[in-house]
Amino acid sequence: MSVNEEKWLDEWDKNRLFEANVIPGRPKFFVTFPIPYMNGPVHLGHAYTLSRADVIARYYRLKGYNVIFPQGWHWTGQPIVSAAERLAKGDQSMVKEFKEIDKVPDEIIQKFKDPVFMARYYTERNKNSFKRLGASIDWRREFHTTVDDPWFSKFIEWQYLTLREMGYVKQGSHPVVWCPRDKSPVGDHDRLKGEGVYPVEFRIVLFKVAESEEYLAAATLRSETIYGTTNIWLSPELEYVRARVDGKTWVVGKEAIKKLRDQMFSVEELGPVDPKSLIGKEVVVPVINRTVKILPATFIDKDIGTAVVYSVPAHAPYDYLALRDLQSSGYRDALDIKPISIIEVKGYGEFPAVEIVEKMKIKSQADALADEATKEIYAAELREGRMKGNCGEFAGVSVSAARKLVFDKLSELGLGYTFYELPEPVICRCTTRCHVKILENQWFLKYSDERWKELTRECINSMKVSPEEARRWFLDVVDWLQDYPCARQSGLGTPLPWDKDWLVETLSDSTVYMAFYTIAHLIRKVNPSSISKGLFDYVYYGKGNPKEVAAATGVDPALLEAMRSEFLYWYPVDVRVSAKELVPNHLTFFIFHHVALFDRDRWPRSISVNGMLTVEGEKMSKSKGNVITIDEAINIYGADAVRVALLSSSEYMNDANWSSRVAASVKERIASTIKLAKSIMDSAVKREPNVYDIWMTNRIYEYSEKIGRLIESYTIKEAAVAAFYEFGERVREYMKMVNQVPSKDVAENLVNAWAAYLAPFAPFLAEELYSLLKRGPSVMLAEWPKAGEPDLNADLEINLVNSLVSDVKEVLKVIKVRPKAVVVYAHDQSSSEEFLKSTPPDKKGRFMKFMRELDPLVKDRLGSFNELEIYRRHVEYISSELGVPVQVRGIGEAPAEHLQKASLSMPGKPAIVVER
RNA sequence: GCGGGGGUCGCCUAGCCUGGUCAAUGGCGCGAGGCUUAGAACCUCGUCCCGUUGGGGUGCGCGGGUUCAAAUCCCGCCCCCCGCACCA
Repeated sequence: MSVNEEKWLDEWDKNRLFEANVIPGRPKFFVTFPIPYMNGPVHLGHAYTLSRADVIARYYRLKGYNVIFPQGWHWTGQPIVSAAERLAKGDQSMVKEFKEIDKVPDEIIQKFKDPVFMARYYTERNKNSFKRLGASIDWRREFHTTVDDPWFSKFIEWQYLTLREMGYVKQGSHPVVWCPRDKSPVGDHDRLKGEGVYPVEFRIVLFKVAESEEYLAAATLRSETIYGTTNIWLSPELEYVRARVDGKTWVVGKEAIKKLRDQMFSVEELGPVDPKSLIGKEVVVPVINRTVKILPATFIDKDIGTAVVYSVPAHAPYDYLALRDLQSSGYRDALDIKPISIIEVKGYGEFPAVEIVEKMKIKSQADALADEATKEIYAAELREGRMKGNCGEFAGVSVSAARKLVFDKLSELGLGYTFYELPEPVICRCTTRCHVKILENQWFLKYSDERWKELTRECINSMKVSPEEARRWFLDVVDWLQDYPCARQSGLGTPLPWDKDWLVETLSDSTVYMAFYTIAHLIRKVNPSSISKGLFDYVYYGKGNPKEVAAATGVDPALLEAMRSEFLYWYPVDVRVSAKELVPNHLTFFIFHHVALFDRDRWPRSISVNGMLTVEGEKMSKSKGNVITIDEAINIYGADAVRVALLSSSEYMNDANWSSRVAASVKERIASTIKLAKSIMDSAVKREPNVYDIWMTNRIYEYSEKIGRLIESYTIKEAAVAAFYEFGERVREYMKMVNQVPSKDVAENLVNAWAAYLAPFAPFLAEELYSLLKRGPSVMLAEWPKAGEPDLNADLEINLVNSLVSDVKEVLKVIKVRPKAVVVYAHDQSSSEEFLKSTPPDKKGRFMKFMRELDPLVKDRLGSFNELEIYRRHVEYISSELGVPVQVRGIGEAPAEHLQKASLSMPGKPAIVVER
């Protein structure tokens, strides 16, 4: 027995169930899922988060809300263009990837040389996947980003013009990891080596060569250490050059020239310098004006800094090692040099670098351990170091503060410059070594703006964030977020309206598009070229005179009003559902832009964050070849099974896992659920409700409340388990209790409730169940079953009976004999009361202990019911559960041979005698 | 390094905020039985150890502590995962 999902998809379409229209006075609920990037087929990771969003959308529909769940597609950015370019160049690995992983037909792949074609192809295909998964989306409001959707582009223009007016956009420069061959920034994923390596601020310090107008330009991370300078290092084996920089003549390593140029230094190269001609000469240490000698060292790397290093042997292991090497070789100029201690740090004596070199037994400057020693000393001194008394005005200042203060001083003297460097080598995919370039005239969003941050924090603090831990994460992100470059010069996108060379980049054109959804289907009626900023100002802000706006734009005034009322009705977003990877970027930007552009009553109401998805316990990736597309999974298991397998896998920000075994078992359970529901309907009889029927009705109340509460708190996994597994268990228990003959009323209520509970999670299965009732075309038009006041007497009875059954089972398990019969001795009401009034001393201890663990429902009512009668009423069910004939007797009815056991009976805990 | 999340009975997962009702939730797997010509599926029961009467022992990363009582609270330690920006 399986579900014909296609049929239900058609049915939903036909009834236009998910089209969201303004209904004044009716409460609305706005659900969103981030627009996915269209460079490939959507996979199970998308399915997981999308399903969570759909659960919320479907649930609120059943709760009577007017739900809007729109969806768009992301085309903005570089990757689609890059893939198209690689394809155009005939890259066969690319062809293979499209063919084998994405399963794109050959004739289509040929057309992928056009990036827009590629995006369009995936958009169509992925839309179909979302539909098949059962996402309850209003497709009339669909859009995609970039100028290919000019209406959307106009919206982005409005957004950025507005942000700029507000002063949230500015122009500036920024260091990036740069490939000199490709002439472009090199992101993490474009690197052969050096993932996670980013520009670090170095300082260049100029040391004037004595009796000359030249300066040696040394690069350092630790400007505060100039106080401890004992000499300068140059490598006799490297090439150096002389260059005119900022009005002075610098000597630097040859490799440094292009780096300086890319960092906006004006550099005029004057010619090579033989380092040997400099070694032995003296230079002046700035600030302290001491002269020190230039000495040779071999540890210098031509690709780091300027290949000029100033030496602080007291605090830098390499410097100490190079000095020791020279001294032990008897190098004359080095013999008199002694380390100068300038930093005091806990755990170390006067010369931390000397200490650690000796402790780690580092042999020479060529020893690999020197790196480790360096890191340790740097970290310890930065964290806890203080400048000593010999550091002039900085004596007593912490190292971390002194670092900046000393640099400021150098800078004032014209002897200090900022210079960016990569702390580790980065190699571009094209095999070229990268360095740092400062990109000029970039456009930034001023996320560093403290007022903006404060508004954003206010929004985060006032919205619902699930799980709670995510809120702290958001607040941390807001704290460290700096200005963010919001435009790029390549890829797809929308040009900045005032500077058409720049395209608004992906994370920046996807922040408030939810407001566009509200009007997306209406604005298509307007000629995009006539859309002005004024139109959006009116729709979103009510700014201006509608007649004038309409006339200026050539828009039908009624249409303009319709857009305005759509926005007013639907906004704000009630929930945004996303995986946690978007917390530090997209989701935070989403909040930033909302607080900038909209009033408080239009700020997002909630965010639900979930973990990532692994496949069979492994991270999903193309290189591992374990990416499963939504279509592939649906083809094997069906949409419901895919949804439930994903949804029931994990909660909070824990990663969810896709397991094909789980999916297969869910698929089977779906089939058995239909079978069970059918047999319930078929075998139901009209009758006055018995205690089992009442118990089942209580369960319906219980699960209506429980599942609803869980979904409303976005605890979707627990809700899914309750709806899909637990409630089914309760139904099975009920069917056992009524010996497979349910009451007709209960059967209908139960199937109706079950269909509703399942509708958010397994919508197709839910339709199958609901159709058994013949009440209407779709469960989505039904109501969430109301939770009523449960009849606790029924629960009390069933709980007592079940606990008796499990006690007897335990006894039978222990004694390991096949019993002929079981006799139960129970208290009636008066003997219970008697027992509670004056508990026999010999039983008191046992009774107190037992009471502590007792079901509170039973405990609270102990003595107020006739237990004996209850067991008697259910003797048939008890017998059949145990598979043994059972007799229930009062405590006074025990024959002599049972007396001893029977006397153990306590209220709530009858005595059990096994006859063999 | 900074920030976030986490380590639970074969595996995955719940519980932890608000200590006792927790040998601890649910699923998977496994075992037994039913059904079946057989198998798959399905249904029932079982699944830490000991126990011939509903009990006891051990136990929730490691080590301490608080408490009548700790998976849950406090302190220290170890380990794993994720993010750290010009990129979707």
